[in-house]
Formats: sequence, structure tokens, C-alpha cells
Amino acid sequence: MHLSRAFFEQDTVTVAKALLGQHLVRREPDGTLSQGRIVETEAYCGYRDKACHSYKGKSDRTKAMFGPSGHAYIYLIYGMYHCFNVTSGPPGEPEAVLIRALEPLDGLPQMESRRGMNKLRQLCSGPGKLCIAMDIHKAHYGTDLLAGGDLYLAAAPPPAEITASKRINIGYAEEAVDFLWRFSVAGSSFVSVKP
DNA sequence: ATGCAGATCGTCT
DNA sequence: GACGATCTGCATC
Repeated sequence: MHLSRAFFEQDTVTVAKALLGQHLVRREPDGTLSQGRIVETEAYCGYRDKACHSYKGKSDRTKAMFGPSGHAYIYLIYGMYHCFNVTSGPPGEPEAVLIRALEPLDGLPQMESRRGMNKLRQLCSGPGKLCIAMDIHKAHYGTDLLAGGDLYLAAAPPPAEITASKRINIGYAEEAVDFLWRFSVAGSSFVSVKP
């Protein structure tokens, strides 16, 4: 079961909440699957959000957010880590949801190997960590996450309760630092930072 | 448990 | 030329 394009064309805050509980799946060249349950997200809302990379307009780096929803927006942060986002919002709105943490479900040996450790709760507890664990990188830039390729999203039951909090490390974003646009599965021990 | 320095480079001014 | 939507290891309490 996969998610519909209309799902991602909803308001980005709605999508950020609705992605909690859904599964992110990585199919390796040899057919092996790594999979995790999304437990933490952040909404980045384009022209109304000073923390959003697209706030100042389109560029080579941010062009994915200006394209159709339900595709991968990936960027390099601090010169060494990647962050994975899902483009979202109505057509024409350059918005996205940052996937911040996963609860590992399948492919544990591969995740542990790529992360160089075997502590379950820390394998995917951060945007940079989950990209390493799932082997997500620039080659996935712009990938259609509904196409059933080597990186896709699969429908799963939503969590019983959602917690909202302030987004992490956007201190430069003036009034936007206070927006409650970070969402997590209530009580999950797999989040990056306790809300 | 909390805090801080260092790593490292593409993107934008 | 400056700066991150980060992570890790080491220091200190």
C-alpha cells in the first residue's frame, strides 16, 4: 500500500503530522530492504517560514521543493551529513517535511554496519544518522517517493498521539524559531531530542 | 547528565 | 569568505 500524490499536496503542517507512523523503505541493489517507521518530522513552509531553504527563492540546491510534492529534497549539511526531506504542499508552494528520526524495523544488520554501532535507539535518531543508516545520499535527489524505486514511502497505521514542539537548530530564523512545527510520536524512545 | 570543540564543504553574499 | 535544518568524543559536574 502506498500513499497518494494528494496526501503530499495537503498543507505541509498536515503532511508533517500525517507522515508520523508511515514507513520509509530503502531497497538496496541486491534487493535487501532497510525500513523504518517515521517517528519525528519538521514542517518547512516556504515563503511564510524564514527557516525554510526556499524562503529566499529558487536555486539549484532548492529546486526540488519547487517541483511536485512527494519527491525527495536532499542537501548536505555542515559539510558532512545529508538531510532527507519529502516535498509537500499544494502545487506551486516550495515546501517540504524534514524526516528527523526513524524507529528501525528491517535491515538492522545493514544499518548497524553503516552506522558503525549497534545501539538500536541511536541508529536513526537524527536527520544525519538516518541518512547514513538507510544509505540515502545525493543520488536520491528529486526521486519520486511514490514510484516504488529504491527509496519510497509505504502506508502504515498512524500513532495514537502526536507531540508538537519547536524545531531544532534554526536560531537564525527570527519569529519562526517559535513555531510549533516539529512533530513526534508521543512517548517514542527513537526521537533525536526529547520534546 | 550537560556542554563544548572540531570535523568539513557546498551554497550563497 | 562565512555559515549552516549535525554528530561524535571528550571534559566537567
